[in-house]
Amino acid sequence: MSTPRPDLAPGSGLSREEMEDLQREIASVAVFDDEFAFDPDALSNPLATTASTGDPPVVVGVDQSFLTNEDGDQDRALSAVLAMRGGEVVERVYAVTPLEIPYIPGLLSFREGGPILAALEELSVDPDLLLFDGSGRIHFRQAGIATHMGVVRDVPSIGVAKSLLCGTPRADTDDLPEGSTIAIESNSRVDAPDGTLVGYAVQTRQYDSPNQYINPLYVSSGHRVGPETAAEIVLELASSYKLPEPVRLADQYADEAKRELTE
DNA sequence: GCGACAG
DNA sequence: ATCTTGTCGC
Repeated sequence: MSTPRPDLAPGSGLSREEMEDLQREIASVAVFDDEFAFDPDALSNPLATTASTGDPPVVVGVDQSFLTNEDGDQDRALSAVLAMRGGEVVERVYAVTPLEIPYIPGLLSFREGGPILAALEELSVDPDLLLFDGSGRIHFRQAGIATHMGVVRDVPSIGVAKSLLCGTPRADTDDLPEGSTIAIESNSRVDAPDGTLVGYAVQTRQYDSPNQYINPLYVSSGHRVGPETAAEIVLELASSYKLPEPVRLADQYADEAKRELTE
């Protein structure tokens, strides 16, 4: 049985090497297998129940937008979290915090993790599952933002990225049929034995006939969710649009909240 | 040195 | 991520 690890939260004054060491530690305690009590096939079912509360499980989508300074510099991150239960939005909150470091591939959680944890603190409902815009195990040190946040809070989490950070698809991922998945395995850029299954390319939506293609999503385990289950959950939650509904709506809310503060 | 690089 | 209206195609 695992436990929250606030001691592994992204710090601000860390050197690059210290951040990478922390990621290796996070990966070592992360659980890349199913370890949760709800029914993954009924996340949008109003009648589903969770072992703990008796209500449908709470799925939370997380996304960020950025606020610019009077000089034109991005100086603050706005993290929006949106909670759904039984297919309905039950709560949405956001937090704004100063940006500490620039965007560096592989170190995303040290830029956006602080504001995300702050926003999650504002939530009154208890999340059963966290969905992130970004990678989980598909990461150089197997500790993308979904893994980092999932481990710190000890909540099951999934990474949903729109492009591939590292790893190699086991087959062509062009023009996949809707509902299909292609395994992503580790390559030399991933700190894992070559060929390790780290995630799936997931085609949630696709056009029927024309010469127009939709790219797949790259789904990976964050914490306490296995790769196959993660792919299944994303397919189930993305019945109307490419992105799973909690993430799509959090994305929308992050922009909406930004306008309120800007205009 | 060269290439790769979530948001 | 972000700057952003109209517009091509089903």
